[in-house]
Amino acid sequence: MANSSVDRIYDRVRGMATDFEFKPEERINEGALASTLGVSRTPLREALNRLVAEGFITFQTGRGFFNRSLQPEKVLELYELRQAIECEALRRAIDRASDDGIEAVRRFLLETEPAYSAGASAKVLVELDEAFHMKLAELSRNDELVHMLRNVSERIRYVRWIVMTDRQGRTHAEHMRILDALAARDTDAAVTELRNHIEQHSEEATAAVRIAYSQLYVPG
Amino acid sequence: MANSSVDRIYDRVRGMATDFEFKPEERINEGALASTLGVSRTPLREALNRLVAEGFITFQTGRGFFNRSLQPEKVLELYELRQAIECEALRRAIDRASDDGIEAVRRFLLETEPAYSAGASAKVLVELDEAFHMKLAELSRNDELVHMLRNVSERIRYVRWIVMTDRQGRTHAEHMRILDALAARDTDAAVTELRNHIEQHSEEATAAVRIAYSQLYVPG
DNA sequence: TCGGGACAAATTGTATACAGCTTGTTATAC
DNA sequence: GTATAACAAGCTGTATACAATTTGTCCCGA
Repeated sequence: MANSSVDRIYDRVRGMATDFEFKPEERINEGALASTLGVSRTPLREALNRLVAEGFITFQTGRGFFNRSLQPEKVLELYELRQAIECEALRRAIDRASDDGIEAVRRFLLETEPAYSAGASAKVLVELDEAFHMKLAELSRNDELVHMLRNVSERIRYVRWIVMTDRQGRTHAEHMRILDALAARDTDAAVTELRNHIEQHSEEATAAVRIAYSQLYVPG
Repeated sequence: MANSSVDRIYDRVRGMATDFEFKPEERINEGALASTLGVSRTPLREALNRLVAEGFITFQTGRGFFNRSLQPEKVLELYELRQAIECEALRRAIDRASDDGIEAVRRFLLETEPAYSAGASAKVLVELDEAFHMKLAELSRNDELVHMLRNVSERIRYVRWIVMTDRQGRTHAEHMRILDALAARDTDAAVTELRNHIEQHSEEATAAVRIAYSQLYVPG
């Protein structure tokens, strides 16, 4: 009763687009994908239309659906959007987060610290990284900001996997500094820390895009 | 060749949702709407799925599509999202906008000033207000920010119509101050002005929601 | 008067069919 | 060898049909 075909298909295809199982700008064949997923084209197209509106894929009338591009400029735009959302969420969190809420995030950071120093896989580290940033955003108690951040995070996740390979060490310490400033209710310090944190990622992202391409187009 | 049914339907229904031609949380009858628009349910549902993903309407499996709610908390969330996007765009504009680009926006403000003092209709004033904020955002040269702002603007447009009824005078002067700070490349001043500008709107928005309800549910 | 079933009507969910474009290929002229 | 035209195959766009679910109504019993 809970979820229809469209919902299942939507999740599935969103995952495929996120992971670039379709190559950048690759055309998506509706018929083939529908039979792979074991459904007809009708619910598939409904799911694809949602994904278009969310920026995961694109659409051209008469030509169909295509996976989104992976150009450095586009990735940088998304990092800037991320900065916009996260910094605003942090400002609101400083006014609205309870001390308990902040401490819960601190516990999460402390519990996951071992993974960072033990050199877990990039996929795991991105998962933890994303989780921290989502928890931080949730302290804003603004569902629109949270929803938007989730969208942006997924769209840059592939690049983040590559960026994260280099920077396990720093990430955790920076997260802790942001949280300390939040706990001290110091808006300027917190926002500045967060802004720089994301800025650094975004600078590394351009280089990461090149690597992303080579990974996507290497056989095997 | 350019636009298919889905595109036309999409624009049309988005407009209806924006203007609350469907009441808040009203169920949308697919069959009835399809025949009103002169199409079948298939392309209509594709358009509706896009609108769900963009936050104009909601969807419940097995029950169908509903217009979004118009609760004060939701409206405030959107104003905060708007603040996030516009302030970030302004920061980027300070780095990237050309003097010519800024002057073009100034000309727009000067040309439209008469409408503000002559007491044009709220609809016209909101149009000008939105246009200014979009032009400002475009100076960021970040399509994601621009796209996001367009989405948020439409979702709060109905409330803005009501807010604008009260504040014709102030708006124009505030716009000019923001632009002056941008032209002087003064990040802190510009962002502070813009932040306050939107903050004031958002405070008036809560009251506006009440009026919005009364307008929507009054006969005739 | 208030629930609770049972049935009927309406509505949504998805598959299928086919028309209309687009794309890819082959043949022909230069 | 290149360009162009015509054709064929494949794919997308939309209507329609019907199954499955939900919603509304009526009736009965407490």
